[in-house]
Amino acid sequence: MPSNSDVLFRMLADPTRRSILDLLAERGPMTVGQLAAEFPDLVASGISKHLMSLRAAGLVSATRRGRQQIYRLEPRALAAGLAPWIAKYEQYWSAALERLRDLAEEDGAKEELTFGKNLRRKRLK
Amino acid sequence: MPSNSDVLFRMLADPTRRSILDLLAERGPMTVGQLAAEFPDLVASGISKHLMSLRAAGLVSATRRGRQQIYRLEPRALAAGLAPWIAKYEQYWSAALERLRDLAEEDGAKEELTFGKNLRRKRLK
DNA sequence: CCGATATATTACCGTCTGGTAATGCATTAC
DNA sequence: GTAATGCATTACCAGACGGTAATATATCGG
Repeated sequence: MPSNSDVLFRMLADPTRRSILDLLAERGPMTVGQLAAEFPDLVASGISKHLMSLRAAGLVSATRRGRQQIYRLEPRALAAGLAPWIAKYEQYWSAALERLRDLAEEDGAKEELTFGKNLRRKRLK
Repeated sequence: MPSNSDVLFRMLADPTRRSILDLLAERGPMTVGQLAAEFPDLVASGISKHLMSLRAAGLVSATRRGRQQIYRLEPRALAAGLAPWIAKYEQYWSAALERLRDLAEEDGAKEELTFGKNLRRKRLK
């Protein structure tokens, strides 16, 4: 019986699927065709399969419009699945997040760091 | 050419490897035998192989003492590898982390939440 | 030195996985 | 209606992966 975390991490294991999630996060909902266009090396049907498994994992959801299928990120699933794990390693993230904060402050941003609210990421490419 | 993130996420994809990291994080450095004892269903040599790949990925390091090999978590690698990715989804983590904060406050802990510093995890199993 | 212990290494195997190609099925355009 | 489009589904394949078993190597206890 694969646990909740298991499917989540297995989804994130594939770079193509991570890229798909990235695209949906950056650009908002996209059709299969739009997404497939971002992966010239892959066949469209492959992207469709990835989207199906992501949908099965609850990380994305889809709504039809005509013959297009519009996929969107399901952020709550991502956060809900990873947050406990992230919290477990809380003490170790702090160092890395401090460095992010420092980078932000070098840019003149003076906000107090509360992760998820004021954290700015700049010059991190 | 597998990117840095690729190896990291592939390491995290396997539940046994995640458990190993968890154990090292909770209990500190452990020998192969101690770790293997935590996985009754697996053969010790399998654990050794996992540790070798984790070591190759830089997530753990090892020092010999006699015939024992003591493995310890290499938290900087974990944090350095994941922090950029986590930051990318920053806005989505916030909601989940707020809920963690709420749980902590229900327990009477009044600390201000600054991720990585005061965040307490309780009753999260 | 000898046997036992601790880990690493190698060989090998079934299974899972990511990928393509081909086909099917709606839906839109003409 | 017919053709074309957009996506899903199926079948199939090569390679990677997790695991075991067997063997090797080094270290410790006596």
